[in-house]
Amino acid sequence: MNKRFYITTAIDYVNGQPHLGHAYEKIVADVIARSRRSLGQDVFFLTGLDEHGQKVQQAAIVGKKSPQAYCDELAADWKSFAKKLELTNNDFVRTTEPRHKEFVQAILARLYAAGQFYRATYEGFYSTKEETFLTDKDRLPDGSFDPAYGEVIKLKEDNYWFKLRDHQPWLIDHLEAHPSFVQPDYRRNEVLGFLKNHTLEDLCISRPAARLNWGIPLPFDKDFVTYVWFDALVNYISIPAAHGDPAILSALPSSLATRHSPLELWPADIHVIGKDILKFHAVFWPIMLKAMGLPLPNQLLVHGWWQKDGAKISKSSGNIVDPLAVIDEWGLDAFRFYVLRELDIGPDGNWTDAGFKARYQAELANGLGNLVNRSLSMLKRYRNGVVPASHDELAAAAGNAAAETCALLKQNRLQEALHSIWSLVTRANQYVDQTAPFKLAKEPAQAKRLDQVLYNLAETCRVLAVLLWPFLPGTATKIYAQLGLSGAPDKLSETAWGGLQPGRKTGEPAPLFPRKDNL
RNA sequence: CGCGGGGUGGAGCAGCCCGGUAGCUCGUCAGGCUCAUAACCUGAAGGUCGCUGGUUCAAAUCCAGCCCCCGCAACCA
Repeated sequence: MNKRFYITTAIDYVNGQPHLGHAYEKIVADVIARSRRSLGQDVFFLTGLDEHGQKVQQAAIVGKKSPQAYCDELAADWKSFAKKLELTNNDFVRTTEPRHKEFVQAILARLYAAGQFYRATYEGFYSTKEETFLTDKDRLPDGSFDPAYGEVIKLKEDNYWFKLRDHQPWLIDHLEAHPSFVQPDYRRNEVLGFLKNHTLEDLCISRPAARLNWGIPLPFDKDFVTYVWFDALVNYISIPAAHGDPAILSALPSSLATRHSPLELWPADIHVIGKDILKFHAVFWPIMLKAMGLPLPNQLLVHGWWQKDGAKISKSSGNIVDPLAVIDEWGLDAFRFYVLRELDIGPDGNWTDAGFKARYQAELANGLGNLVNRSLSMLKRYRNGVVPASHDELAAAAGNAAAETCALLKQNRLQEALHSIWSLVTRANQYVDQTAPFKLAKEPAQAKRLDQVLYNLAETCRVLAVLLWPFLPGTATKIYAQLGLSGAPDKLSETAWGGLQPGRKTGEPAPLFPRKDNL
């Protein structure tokens, strides 16, 4: 039994419908998951939903539903969204599931027994309208609180706290000793800067059940429920535990059921997260894990945010991108391609409809699509679609592109991998021009040369399909079908030159990305 | 002095960590080709790399200071 490559996304808060940012993060994780599988690794890809908390409770009341019913409805939407994106997640966690809740309680009980939590009274200004404590930072310049907070009262409340302070030194050491723990580097520097310049405050992990009851009750004090940290973050290990992961079950008490064929998952290889939740994952989460006696994840891969037309994406101003609408109009692969090609993992990006169309037209339709179409059309026209004898004129170019793409995929450098793949597209288009098979076809004496050229083009298309699979699974499969190959091009080892068997009959060529000139 | 990101040919970006002919896509112009989705290929024009100073034989790249833009509070990744 081998440890799997374990990759997660952040779990999304079920408070509304999925948008571009959610889609982006899931696609990034999916491409990495598919890449690793294609490279031959066993992968476990987890995504899911965070369903507890005040906003869900309130929304349910407004909708006159039980919180669980409210969550169930939205969860159905989010699951169908994952399907729409053709995510290859192996499981889908919902924090309201018994398998998660039971695990959270087991952890809380264990840590409480180990003296990691203490109860203390907190007194401060509280907005009943927003149901949150306010600090001096929330004050307006004149010292008052914004009217948006409504009535602000002084409130005294007991809660449970998790001790963070003692952990600061080793966490700094860990970050310094493991440069790849937080990527990109500038995000790691941000965390280090924060840790070195601030003293960590202990973390409030509970809410009184009287104020918030839509949560997981503390096993040692039924008057409280857990607050976000020990609920949402724990999904990363509760699900492995549910799959019988020995690394977790050996460190934590396991009255939990064990599976017959347990999976080895923890520690996670990559947590894909947005820059907004970096602190929670780079500071709170490692400390929580350490307290539980579990190893830390290998890497936090931190992506940026999307803007649209240079401005913040905002529902209230209507400046939004609806992923479902884009996918319905342009196809899933065009959507996946644009977000990965346009934006590297890390910086903020800018969605523009014009940019989307430009990339669709130039890179997908005119570049990749046209190459495949012209190559297979000539093979059909001149050789009746029968693959000629093998030849290796483009083998080196394809081999280089494949080697480079594989190396980049192993480093999660998805945007650069696409660059590398497209360099082969460009090379093949140049090749058509240089060898001019359409001229060779007019000269019977050149029949053998024409065979060679046609083989090189068809075989390059096949290699491209394999390279593209993690990014554009639908397109890659279509290329395979047009080549007359069945199955999915989902093994990067098959980029080896010469995979296309001479004598085989190809399928029907058809445009992969129809041009849309009227748009 | 809060934190962070950014300012590179008309547009959008890469390069900056590890100094040494400024690269990519789109757009423009001029050729070529006709297999293909009016697609493809070749070439050209166009940049004092935000400003100032410093280090250096050499700076977009390192250092210091300054200017400008955008996030960090809210529906949100």
